[in-house]
Amino acid sequence: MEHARRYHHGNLKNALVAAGMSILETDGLAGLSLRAIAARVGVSHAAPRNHFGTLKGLLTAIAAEGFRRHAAAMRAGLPPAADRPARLRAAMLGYVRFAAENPALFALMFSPLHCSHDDPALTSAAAESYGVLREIAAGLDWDKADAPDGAMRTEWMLWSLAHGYATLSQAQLFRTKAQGRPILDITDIMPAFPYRDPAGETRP
Amino acid sequence: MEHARRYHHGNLKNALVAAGMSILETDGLAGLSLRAIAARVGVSHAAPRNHFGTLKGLLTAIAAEGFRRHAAAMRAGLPPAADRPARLRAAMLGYVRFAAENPALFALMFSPLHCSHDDPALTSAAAESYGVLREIAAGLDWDKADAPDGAMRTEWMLWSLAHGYATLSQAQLFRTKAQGRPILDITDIMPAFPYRDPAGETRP
DNA sequence: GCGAAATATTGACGACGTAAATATTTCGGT
DNA sequence: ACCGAAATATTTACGTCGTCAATATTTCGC
Repeated sequence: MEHARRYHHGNLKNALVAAGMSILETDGLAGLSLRAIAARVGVSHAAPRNHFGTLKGLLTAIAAEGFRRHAAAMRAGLPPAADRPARLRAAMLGYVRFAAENPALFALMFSPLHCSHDDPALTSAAAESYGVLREIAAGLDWDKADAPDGAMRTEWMLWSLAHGYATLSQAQLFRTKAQGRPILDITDIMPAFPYRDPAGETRP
Repeated sequence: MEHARRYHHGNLKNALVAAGMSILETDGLAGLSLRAIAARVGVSHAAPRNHFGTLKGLLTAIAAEGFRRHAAAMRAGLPPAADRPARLRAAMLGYVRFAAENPALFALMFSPLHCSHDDPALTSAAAESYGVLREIAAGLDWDKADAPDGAMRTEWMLWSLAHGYATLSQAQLFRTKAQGRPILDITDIMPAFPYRDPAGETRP
């Protein structure tokens, strides 16, 4: 099962996604061309067509893998379920850290120009990522928790806050860093959320 | 001063930006090629080079104009200065509405792939836009207002919330609309902010 | 008016995504 | 064990793209 110099690669689909990830890290989104990805795998520039159709199809697959890693990064390092405020902070930090450490991949994931946001594989991977915040936010008590669609409001508030911060802190449009580090942390702009336990009581 | 069929256009710089805006509305970001923009103005594909250098330079100029319109859209329709909570809601709604009504332009403005985020003209236009929220958020009282960098925390919180919501509600990654309209409004995920007047007292 | 500077055109180049035609390998059925 | 169909990969070609150098035209200071 030598993987060198065979006419049929054997695992080209996964290899192309992996090569794309590698190029994203070194050359950024701009370097992610069909021909460059194929070349890195050592295959002709038309080979990806059989597995992904067009470039957009390949980029969509890369983005889907990105969402899986995003969800995994948020789950990694979560404190025990007992300390729910700490879990929320950790998840939000995980969201932002992933974006900071994988800027090109993060940009790809949310770029409808590069990947198809109606692809089932992509949306389900994204839902996995969204689900992490959703679980952790359950029972969060704040201004709008008792309003209609309270849970959805809470999820959207956190999701928007994390995503907006992650995006804007990458843009160099505003003075966002000092001494190479962000001036503010995501936890610096998170309101203090009390949690409501299943019985309905509120505790600080 | 006929503008037809002259070798020298006379106002090419502005005309190219305007043509780019027009193409953005009809064909989206993908249609924004140097040749397409030049063709719409009726000029050769190499003409923009004298005014903008590269395509990225032209896109940067378009993005800068986008930020100016963004700031203007936020200021338009602001209620009188007396009602500060209403002003905040209106500004946030303006932010989101602009993104919803100009999705391609909004994407361009925040895409470091397409425009140069370190261009002085672009950053100053962006600062104008950021300044609107900054002014309106002044004196806002919330969890972190008394912490170090309290004002900056407040601005970043609002900015992140608006930007995250605007971006995510455009992505079709999640079920974000019903009957063609967003399920939630930006005001549905804004915490209730009391304001603190200059004297330091807090009022609801 | 005249020459320099600004502005616009033409043509060429390499890189790109896509497609059609072709070549090679794999695999199920016998 | 073999044979044809299906899967997989290559080659070649085409049109579009951004950039650049060479050239043409216009504007403007003097």
